[in-house]
Amino acid sequence: MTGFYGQYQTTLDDKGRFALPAKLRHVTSPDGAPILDGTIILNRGLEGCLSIYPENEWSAIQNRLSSLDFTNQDFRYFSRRFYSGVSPVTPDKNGRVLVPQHLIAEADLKKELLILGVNRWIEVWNPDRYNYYVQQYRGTYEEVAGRLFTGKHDEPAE
Amino acid sequence: MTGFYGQYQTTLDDKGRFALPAKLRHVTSPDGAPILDGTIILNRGLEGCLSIYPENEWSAIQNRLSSLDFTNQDFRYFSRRFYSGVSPVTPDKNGRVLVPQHLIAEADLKKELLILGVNRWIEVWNPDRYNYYVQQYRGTYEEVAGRLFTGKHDEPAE
DNA sequence: CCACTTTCACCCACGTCTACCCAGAAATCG
DNA sequence: CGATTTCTGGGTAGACGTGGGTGAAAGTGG
Repeated sequence: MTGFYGQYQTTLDDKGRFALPAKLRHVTSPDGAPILDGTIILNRGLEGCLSIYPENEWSAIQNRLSSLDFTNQDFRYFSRRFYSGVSPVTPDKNGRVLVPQHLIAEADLKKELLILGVNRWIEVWNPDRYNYYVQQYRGTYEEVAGRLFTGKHDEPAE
Repeated sequence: MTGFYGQYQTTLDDKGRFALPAKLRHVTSPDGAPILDGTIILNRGLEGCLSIYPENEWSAIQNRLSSLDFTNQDFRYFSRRFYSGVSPVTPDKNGRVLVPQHLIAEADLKKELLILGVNRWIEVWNPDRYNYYVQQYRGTYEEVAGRLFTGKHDEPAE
């Protein structure tokens, strides 16, 4: 069983670092090697969070993007926003990573952080922002599950 | 005959642990091996309970999810809520599992717990919440049975 | 091109928490 | 009624999270 799971709270210190929860650091790929060893990719995420990908997942996303067409203006917009947020980081001896100041600002991170394991990647949230996201989302957890699994998914909200 | 059945009450101790009832621990797959041996998957369930899957059942769910795509906003919402609730646990020597604090809070678990065997999985409820769920559900047990087996099921409540 | 300032990577140290283990109490079964 | 299993409480060693200090490197201004 592999992938990132669970929900953790931790703190951002004065230097802009936070500790990746040990449970996430110890997640291994099927062959038993720790996934988060070495360099990982920190990036601006969707809905106002930060996302963290292991390096191989990052390559997969990059491949997907590179197949798109630069004459498309949505592609250019997305690329600008996407790549400019990228920050490769290596955890220190205590498993902490340093978050660039502009990402702290964009994700509105304060001292208290909420870390989510979301299978292939990890997300970092301002807890208030996450609660608001959950609370205002169209439909409850049960309803969304229903939409997803009955195939009636992803109509625009309005 | 295999699968999880029955209803049990147990207690959550000060450390956030509870004992899986022995009757459930001893349920075996058709080949005679105990299903709950080793790692089991504790997760946020629907309608405000916690759910417990054996590992193979969990893989089946994950496979179903993996066909979906992160560009779908319902998928992102569901993934966040779903995976963040997951906690793989291994029962200790005495058959107890530790419940993460945020799941205790979300399921509103107090000292008294209600454990339900629901065939492929197990559920953990705050007894009051379960009683309320049963009592407020649209239609009685008999009516729901009728709807289900005549095919007129899952219309919205109103 | 040099000197000063700031930033960051690396390391150490300490308080807290938790995974693991042991043991006694209660319940169940023959 | 005795033996065995199940349940519950608690102690302890080691892991984990957090704060901070220091030297090297990068950035800035003269």
